[in-house]
Amino acid sequence: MSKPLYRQVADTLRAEIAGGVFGPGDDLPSERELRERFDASRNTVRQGLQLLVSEGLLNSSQGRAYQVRSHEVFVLNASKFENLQFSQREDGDSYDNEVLHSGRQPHQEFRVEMVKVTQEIAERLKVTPGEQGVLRFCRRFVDDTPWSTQATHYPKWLVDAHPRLAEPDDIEEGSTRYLADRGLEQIGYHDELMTRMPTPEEASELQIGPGVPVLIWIRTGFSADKPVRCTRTTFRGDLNHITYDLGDLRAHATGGDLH
Amino acid sequence: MSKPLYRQVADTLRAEIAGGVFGPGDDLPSERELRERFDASRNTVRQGLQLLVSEGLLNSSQGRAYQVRSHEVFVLNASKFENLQFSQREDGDSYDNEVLHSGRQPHQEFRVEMVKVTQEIAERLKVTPGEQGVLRFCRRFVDDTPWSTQATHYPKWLVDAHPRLAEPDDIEEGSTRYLADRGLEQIGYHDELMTRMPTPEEASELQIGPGVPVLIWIRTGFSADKPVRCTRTTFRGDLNHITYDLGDLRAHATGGDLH
DNA sequence: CTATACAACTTGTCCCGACAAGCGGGGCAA
DNA sequence: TTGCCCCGCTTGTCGGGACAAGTTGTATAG
Repeated sequence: MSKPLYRQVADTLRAEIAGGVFGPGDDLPSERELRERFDASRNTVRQGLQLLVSEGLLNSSQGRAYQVRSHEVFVLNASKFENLQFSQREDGDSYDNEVLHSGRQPHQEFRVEMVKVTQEIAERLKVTPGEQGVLRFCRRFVDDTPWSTQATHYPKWLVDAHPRLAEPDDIEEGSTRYLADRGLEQIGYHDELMTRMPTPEEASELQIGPGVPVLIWIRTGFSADKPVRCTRTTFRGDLNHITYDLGDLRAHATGGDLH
Repeated sequence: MSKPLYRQVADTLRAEIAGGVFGPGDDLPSERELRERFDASRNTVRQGLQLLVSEGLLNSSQGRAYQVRSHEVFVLNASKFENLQFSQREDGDSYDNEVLHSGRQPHQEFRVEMVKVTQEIAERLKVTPGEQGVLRFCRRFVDDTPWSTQATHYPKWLVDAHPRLAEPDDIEEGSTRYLADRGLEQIGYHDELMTRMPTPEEASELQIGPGVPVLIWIRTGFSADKPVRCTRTTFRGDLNHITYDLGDLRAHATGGDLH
């Protein structure tokens, strides 16, 4: 009734990581050394290490020792929705600003396409699946490591009325303000949050290995009478938290990011 | 420059699952059959299957064939915070009601303890770490499968004033209302959302295997001048989504769960 | 001093074998 | 009919070996 050997290896190393024997960024002993220490075959040691990798505790890559992962988390406050297009250059506490404040270097890839909207998007925008729509896509980096991807879809009727949405340039004042200035204010949002392991495509886009889930945030923006956009953001789950402030919190300084 | 064999196995099977060759709940061919099909050793086939397990696509257990996982998702609307203690028997669209509406059978384990509050909780309740506090713990099931665990912490000063919080009984009217009736209305919430792979403890509490992340929801409730409780809910990420409605959505029927 | 090449490490991939442990069906016995 | 055991299937665990491929430091050649 004793635990499997590979599990003992994993449990021991996990405890040592938690106990600080190996800190974030440290190298673990090599497979050969662990093999001698636990008197196990290489396969068994690897099985134990693989378990820790899939728990998100370790990184591994060919030629280099196993490394203890270090988490550095950015917090996105989703209820400050005035400056939702958080990549823009406006002031206020946007996402970029938080990044810059920590001394890191953010940048982004940007792309605009005409696409047929998927089922997922169509039912949120209340249009028929397969209809044309505009996709404004953005992949964000911090110090050259991918952080999140964001895909905003606009329905065809909206793009026809406001064609600048389909142009491949970044919109200076932010697309939310662009629309608001033209009489299409978003008065409410419906947010959905979910998590799962990344698909292989997501894993390569965000450069995440096994053991790191993605956090998906789908925001549908509504005007007075209908949905006007749907933004789907895919975060690396190990690098991002999301917060909401509800009700009356004026009296409290909720600031001070944890961790 | 060809892909590793185990990866070809995984990619092929993943595509077949996505294409509907194997539907949710279906058994995959056995390792022996896959070994013949791909002309690979058992270890290689297992490595490919293991990858799909860690992506959350497959279940495996000793003695039974690999099974395609089926997702059935419950949605929790976190901005309807009047009936936050969503396990209570009140009417309105509580969590239980959604479960019951789908014809499933929910139940829960309940427990009350005096504990020393952890660092994590203490900084949210603005008390000193290690101070005594009351923990009201709840683990929820649907049809006997664990769904989530919830730990609500109350600071000592609050429990001293309202001792029923420390009693091991379920509070009939819900603890939120109990406090509100006694003049301690919660006027705002600060929510934090994050995801990661489960610790071994969480994995066993929620009966989740590799490839399923947890979704963690930490809600700090505020009275007019200070935090009064901190609730940390750990969801199985494959079974739960969280939604928020922000702004003015009266005109829109956001109902109709997706999926 | 610099650049290249090599050597000695690391992990990745793949094969083989063996036995343990769990599940389910068929057949036998009560 | 009902209950039990056994057999044949499944996956889980553990060992061995071999070579490929990536990384890093050192020694050498220019």
